[in-house]
Amino acid sequence: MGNSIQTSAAVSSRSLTKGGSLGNHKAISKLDSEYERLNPFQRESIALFINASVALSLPRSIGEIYGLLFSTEEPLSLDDVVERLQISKGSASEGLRWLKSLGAVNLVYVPGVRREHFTAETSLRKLASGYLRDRIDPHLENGQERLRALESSIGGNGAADFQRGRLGQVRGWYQFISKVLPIVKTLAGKF
Amino acid sequence: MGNSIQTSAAVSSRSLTKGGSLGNHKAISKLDSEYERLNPFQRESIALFINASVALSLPRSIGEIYGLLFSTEEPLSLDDVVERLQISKGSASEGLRWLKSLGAVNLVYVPGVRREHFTAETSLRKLASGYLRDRIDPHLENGQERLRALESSIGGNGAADFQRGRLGQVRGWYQFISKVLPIVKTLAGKF
DNA sequence: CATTCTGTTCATTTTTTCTTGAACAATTGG
DNA sequence: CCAATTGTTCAAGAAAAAATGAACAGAATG
Repeated sequence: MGNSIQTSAAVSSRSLTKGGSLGNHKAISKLDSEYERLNPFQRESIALFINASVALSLPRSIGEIYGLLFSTEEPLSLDDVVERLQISKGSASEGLRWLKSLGAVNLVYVPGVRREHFTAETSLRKLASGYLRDRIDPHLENGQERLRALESSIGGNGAADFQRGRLGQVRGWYQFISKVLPIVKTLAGKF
Repeated sequence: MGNSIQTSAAVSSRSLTKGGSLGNHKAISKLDSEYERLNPFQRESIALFINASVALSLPRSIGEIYGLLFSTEEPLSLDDVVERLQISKGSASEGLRWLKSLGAVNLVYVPGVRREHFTAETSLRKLASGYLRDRIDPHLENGQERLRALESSIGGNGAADFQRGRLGQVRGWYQFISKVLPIVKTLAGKF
């Protein structure tokens, strides 16, 4: 293994054996050149969004890509991402696709340039609603089906009363969620 | 990144290497005996909580254990859990520990019995606040540190204005979270 | 104490998830 | 059309996460 996330200096884990001090620019080895490719703000941003990715149990590459775009003013192309983060084209493509589908990334036309370019979407409302739509709602729908299955599994035995009580509780939880999510979305619109 | 959810019948798919001693069954095939061990309500509950576990990116064994306790009226011991779910003692122990620390499980004294017994805690307030405390708050604290690091990484170059703007956005997001979480906790208390 | 009964720990194995990179498909421009 | 450029897909490999089970430690019992 040897990948670590914890220190704020560790940005791109891959083969950063040690000596990750910020601003050390004597830069001869390839490792150091990877380091030079990004400015301190970008490195910190990437670290921050990797942290967020972990918190949300997303692949770290998602956090890396979003963090890079977030901290970079100019629109970046897929190959820019590949170069600067030193990740594979496949990862970058998948990651960008995921971010696109969520709505966390904006396509930018750069006139006269064929290649697609991206910037980070920073509207909390869009980010939150995209996340909820893609990552939460499917599970909720699935849960509703299971809720029905649960209901019809209640037996005629002596435990039926207990089971009906439990069913009621689960129903309450779903109500709670369907009450809370809209509130979250609304509030997200105000930030 | 493909999400797939198991069918509601698939509760515990592990193959059974050793037969549990449990001599009170008519002992058909091992799979059938596993099936017999749980009533339909329990099986559906477990499926439902496995689904929830996946949604929250928790180990499925957590969902299995909680689902079993949730759907069973009597307090169960660790060995009961091991037997009924056909999981290892290690998993059951770790899973119960996790659920205990979250507050999702209650210790029940059964007088005259040495072994610990557990029931499911079903108060949404307790479940939600335990989850937030154990799984979310640590990341938030970590994020605050990173936020400070981000601030001090802003350079004196031409991008500083852009970077300050971004920093402000991230600050806003944290504000959002610190506003929303208490609301969620409060609402959870009403269900 | 020695013994039994419990629950925990952790090295190992198994399973799942993520990344890679090369082949492929699609699009543009010449 | 053809060649060059760009983006996607997916099998294979690498890494991370989870489950297993035997060894261990602690507590109650006799």
